[in-house]
Amino acid sequence: MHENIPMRLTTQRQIILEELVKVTSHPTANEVYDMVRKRLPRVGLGTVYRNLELMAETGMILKIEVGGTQKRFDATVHPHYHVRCVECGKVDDIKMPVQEDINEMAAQVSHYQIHGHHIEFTGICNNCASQQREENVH
Amino acid sequence: MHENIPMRLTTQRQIILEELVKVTSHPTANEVYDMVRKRLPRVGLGTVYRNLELMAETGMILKIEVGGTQKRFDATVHPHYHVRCVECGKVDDIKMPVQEDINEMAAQVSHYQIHGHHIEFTGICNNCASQQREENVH
DNA sequence: TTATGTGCAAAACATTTGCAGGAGT
DNA sequence: ACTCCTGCAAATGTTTTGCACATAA
Repeated sequence: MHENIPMRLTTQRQIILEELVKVTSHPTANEVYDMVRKRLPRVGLGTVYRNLELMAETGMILKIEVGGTQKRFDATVHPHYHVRCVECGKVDDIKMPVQEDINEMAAQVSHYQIHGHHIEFTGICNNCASQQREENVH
Repeated sequence: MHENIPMRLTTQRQIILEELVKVTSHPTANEVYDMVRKRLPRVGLGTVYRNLELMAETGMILKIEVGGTQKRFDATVHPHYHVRCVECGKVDDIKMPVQEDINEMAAQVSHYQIHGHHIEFTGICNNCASQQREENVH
């Protein structure tokens, strides 16, 4: 599908990947930019966007396109699912077995070549749940 | 949770809903705007955004937050899944049974109050698949 | 050396918002 | 009448892009 264009190992790319591996959150491009900037103050936001996109294409990292306004990135590349807090937007991993069989089901009922799937759960995280409890105690 | 603020039945809202019911595609806000504008040329884009958001909150329509850059809207409100073509961005329904049980599984392995889930399949649609076949015949 | 990558800034998109005037109940 | 809603335009937020210079291979 894609030609194998060699990807140069630049300082920027190394640091972007290193910073992404460090965290278990699922940072947005802008959050990655902030992390990288602490070590490489003159890095450009465009560079971060370009490289996150590139690394996602080659499969080095995962691009998570879920609800909310921004895309998020994840150094954990093996297939897994996510929960998003509808209050604060935080995204966490859901450690449950990947439903291997549903791709076939989808292929049978659609006219698509199915590549894969992603499940996004929505709910309220611990933090936001306890804040709401406080608010209810007027 | 939400107060029951009565929602006025304005011409704009009627037409937005009518246009959305007409189509089986999953139009973006801008596409809805174009549809509505043919009948109501002076409608504002902000009005369309505001009302789609509002109608999604009250459950009249469904807001689909999937991959791609824009949110999409759907007059079919009962729970169902979607496929998105990674080439052209088209979104279609997947008519397969909703996995009722996985919310509980997710609740058990996370610290979230799980509200629901959505499955997005990715793949290549009919159109894009045949175009690719043509391109390979140099 | 030379194609690829970077920083910077501007452009392109997508969405939200403030406000004065308009319309539904 | 009295809110709530709308059109308009400006503001905001996110992502992409053009270009001259820098750098990895």
